[in-house]
Amino acid sequence: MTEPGHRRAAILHADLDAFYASVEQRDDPRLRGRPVAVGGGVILAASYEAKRRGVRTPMGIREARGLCPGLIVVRPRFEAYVEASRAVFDVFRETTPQVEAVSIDEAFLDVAGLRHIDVAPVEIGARVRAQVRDRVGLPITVGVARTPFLAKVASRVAKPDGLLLVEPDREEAFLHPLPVEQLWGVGDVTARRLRGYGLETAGDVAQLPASVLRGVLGPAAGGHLFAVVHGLTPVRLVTDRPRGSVGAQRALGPGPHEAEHVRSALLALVDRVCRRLRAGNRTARTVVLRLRFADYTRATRSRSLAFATASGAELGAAATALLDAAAPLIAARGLTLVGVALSGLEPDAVVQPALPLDGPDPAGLDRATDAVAARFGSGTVLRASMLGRERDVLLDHTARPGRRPSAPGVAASDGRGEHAEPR
DNA sequence: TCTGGGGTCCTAGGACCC
DNA sequence: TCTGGGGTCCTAGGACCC
Repeated sequence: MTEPGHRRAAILHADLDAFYASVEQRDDPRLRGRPVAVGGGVILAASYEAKRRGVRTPMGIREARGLCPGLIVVRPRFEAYVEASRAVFDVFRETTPQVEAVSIDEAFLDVAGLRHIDVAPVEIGARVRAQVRDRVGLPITVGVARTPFLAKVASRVAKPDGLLLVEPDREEAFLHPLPVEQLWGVGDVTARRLRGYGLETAGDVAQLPASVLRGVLGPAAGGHLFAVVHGLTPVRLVTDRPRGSVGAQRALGPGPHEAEHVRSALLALVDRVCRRLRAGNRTARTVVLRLRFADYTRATRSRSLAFATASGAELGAAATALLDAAAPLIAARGLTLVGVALSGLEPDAVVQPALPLDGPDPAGLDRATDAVAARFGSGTVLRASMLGRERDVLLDHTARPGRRPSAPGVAASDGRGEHAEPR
């Protein structure tokens, strides 16, 4: 049973053009029509006037000026970009409830459900462009196709300020002439590898069996590229993907840097990330230390905690311990960037500290639960487990009188809960 | 190419478990 | 005695995206 919609081009990929630079040109008329770059140390975004002269991101500003004399470089104003993004996403969500955000300046829209209003998806794409231009004052390109991947490639080809429909029966004709690096997911390394085999275009790649591609690029990347060149990528959007990690990093400039300075920079980053964690009602279980060195090599060090937490003290201690352990590496290569990422994110209802009890008696359990309630609030649900002679035994779920989950179904423990450790 | 800051996903080896 | 097999977690690195 095939539904007509399955062969219909009803996915839009909407992508703001030169986003940061366009916001600057919108807000300062003197910048319009002129080559503009947004950046601090490096170029974060370049207007099309600048792109035409070869300015790219992330290029150093000196190099960019060399390519484009008269380049106007302005400092980023992130609040303005967040605000503009919010207004653009309002337009998206008024168009369809099926919106998958890709980044601050692009999203997929599934308009298949809007068939009954009898407007072609490409018309809806044109409306989105007009509304973003009229209401937010920014140029945006829209690709329309049967799958998100094809819509994404379509908008790439249509940029800037364009609209491109890829009809389902024209997919191969559209895709196969494209150079491999135009395909979303094919970066420098993969493109070079493919060209090493004489594969220049998507059509060249489509000549190969899946097994060969998997052998060359690995099972996942090879399988993905095979799907890509044969139009077999997923049709549906993923509209509610939870965040997998949060992080922050800071370039330190050329060194050497004092250990104490690096340490406090790291703790400041941890503090910032923990604040975001708590603002999102999340906790993290894995701390990743990111380092970059004077020779631009990189290293990561990570540690998983026994329990997820949003405590800056606990995560900061783990991060600095990783930093201490990496001291020889830092001494050898010279540190130029330090960062931290937190992963293993969980809803913060699943906060799981280990509290030792005085003994396996109810009074000890009461004291422990009171301590947890004092720290995490009276809405906390507790789970107690005890160490038996040979293994952990889950003894009891304890929901104390008057204590209710703040959000039923969310405030649940997952089995690694309170450990009541008898002496 | 003298390089920012925020992410995602995959790979691969070793530990550990049944 | 030429050593099964599958699953999950942890750690480190790498490719890629905007």
